[in-house]
Amino acid sequence: MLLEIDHHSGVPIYRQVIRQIRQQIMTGGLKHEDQLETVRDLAARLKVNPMTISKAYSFLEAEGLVERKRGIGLFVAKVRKGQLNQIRAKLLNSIVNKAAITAIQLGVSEDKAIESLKKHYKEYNSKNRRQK
Amino acid sequence: MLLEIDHHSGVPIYRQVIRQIRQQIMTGGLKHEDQLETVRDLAARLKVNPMTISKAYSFLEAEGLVERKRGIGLFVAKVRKGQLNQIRAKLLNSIVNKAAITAIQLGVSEDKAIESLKKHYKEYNSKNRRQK
DNA sequence: TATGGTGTATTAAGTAAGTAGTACACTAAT
DNA sequence: ATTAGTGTACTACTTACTTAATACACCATA
Repeated sequence: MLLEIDHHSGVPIYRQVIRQIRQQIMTGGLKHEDQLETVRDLAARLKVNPMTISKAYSFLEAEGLVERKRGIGLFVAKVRKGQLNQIRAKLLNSIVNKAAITAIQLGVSEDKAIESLKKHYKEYNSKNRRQK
Repeated sequence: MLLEIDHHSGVPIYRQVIRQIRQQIMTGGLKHEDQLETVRDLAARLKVNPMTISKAYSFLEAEGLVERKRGIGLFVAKVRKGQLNQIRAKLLNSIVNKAAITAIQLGVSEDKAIESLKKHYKEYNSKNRRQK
């Protein structure tokens, strides 16, 4: 599995791991019962402590995205589409809420905020096209 | 000036101060050359250390929103409308960017993201109406 | 030039978060 | 039972952030 860690970004390693694995699950790159890379393997590959990986996996488990089987390994949980959408909505909600509050406090109109959001989507898409 | 601090929110005091004063300036509640409350006064009123307030003011100065006159006091800076919009755009940009990246990584479509943003604006507006 | 009001530099204490080390617990298969 | 593979509990180190204490620097004015 492709996983890129930026040690100099200031973003905690375990959060980078969470985000990237979550994305894989959310977008179908990882599917039910796929086994995740071993704690030790991933730790060795990223050159971090196993506990850092274990911590990331713990959060993913708390979100209901993975299931741990002690002594065996870690697997993508069976998540119904409805649950997946619920998780997605929850995560989306918290970050959009933050953005909305900030925008409102800055005196930014709804239209301007939407415009900004569209701009960022567009930027992402054009970046992606270039990469491919 | 109305300033509310929540000591139990986990949000650092100086950030709460920054955000609220910034909002006042951005939305016209505080205008050019208005004098801000004294470091010591505000500190006493909020029952925090003067340095905490000074720190908040430092950030506002770095944003170009206030000017410090040592020995005299602290005043709202002369900000042209263009500059104000620039500052607003910068702040808005950073938070919306974060939200957009999260949304994209979750596999959320642009339309869905916009819908969510609209919902939050609506929620804020209805809350506000009730308050008044 | 003394004074009282302003903001601030420096230092330190307290806290929380992130990471790592080590030893342990669980499972399957031999 | 033993072994080799898995994840984890506990502990401690480091770092960054937040806040506070103290002493200092600046300015207007009498």
